[in-house]
Amino acid sequence: MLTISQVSEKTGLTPYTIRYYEKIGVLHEPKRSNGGARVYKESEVSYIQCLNKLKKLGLSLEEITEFTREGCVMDKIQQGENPSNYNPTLKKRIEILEKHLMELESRRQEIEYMISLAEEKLTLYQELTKEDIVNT
Amino acid sequence: MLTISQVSEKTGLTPYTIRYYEKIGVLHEPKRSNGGARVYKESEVSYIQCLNKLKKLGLSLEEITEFTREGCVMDKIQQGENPSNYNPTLKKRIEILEKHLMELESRRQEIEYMISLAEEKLTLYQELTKEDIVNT
DNA sequence: TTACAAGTTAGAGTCAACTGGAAGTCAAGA
DNA sequence: TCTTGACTTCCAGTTGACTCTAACTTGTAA
Repeated sequence: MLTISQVSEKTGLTPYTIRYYEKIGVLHEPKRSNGGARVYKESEVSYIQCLNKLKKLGLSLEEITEFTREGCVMDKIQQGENPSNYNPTLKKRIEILEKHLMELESRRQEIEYMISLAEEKLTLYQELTKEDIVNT
Repeated sequence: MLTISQVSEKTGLTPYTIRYYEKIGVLHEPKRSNGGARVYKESEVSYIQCLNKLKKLGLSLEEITEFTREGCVMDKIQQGENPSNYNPTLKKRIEILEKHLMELESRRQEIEYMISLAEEKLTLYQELTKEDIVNT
């Protein structure tokens, strides 16, 4: 069980930010100690680390919330609950997941393109200035 | 030659945003018509489209400015100017380019990771609910 | 029991990145 | 000439994502 500052240290988010994420619903409310302090499970840490990655990819907190919320049903299924309980919404959830997958794929393609541009530039620089660089 | 609203239409940025980018230095000042209206070349459009891609990848406008500015020397070299004119700064520029390349690579790896997570989820959903979906 | 570190809430402040309004200019067609 | 529409500048307002302050509480060690 971890305090907010331990989670802060492990994830790189400040306690301010962690409380803010809770407030806007990106993180759900954790258990509390008798004194009222937030107490986190290890799983919260990996959740936040995953969240950080999505943030780095340029997703907004709203998109991240949508993306990670899809895990809720998954968690329940993995915990042994009957998937047919969720049947009415499952199809929609799969559609959302597929949308995200396509979105990620297209971002990956854009990254590949940017990498190829940057590599091209780099090679040209290096070839054009090989001697200059050796001399500096 | 294009007006600001034509550029807006082609790039998906509003005229407000285009002027804002000019103001903060992300875009350089375009030529003006006799009446003082901004006039853009086609190349500006592809520049902005490239800029949009970098923005989608989560780079800040400051990072984008830094990234794209590296093209300036390249452009001059390609236009036939002697690269040794730029010699003192070339090494540093290559270092910056390499830094960006590594940054892009690491973002790509994170995306691959997120894609694999999403794919995993999707497969599980579909397997667990194959019949339910057929019946809806 | 007191001092202090680390937590709490509510709410204000900050910063990047737009977004919009006001008031004015300019060119082309009726 | 007048109107219309698209532009101009200047500047204030908004949104998303934090970040901090103030005032207070709790737990622990001296």
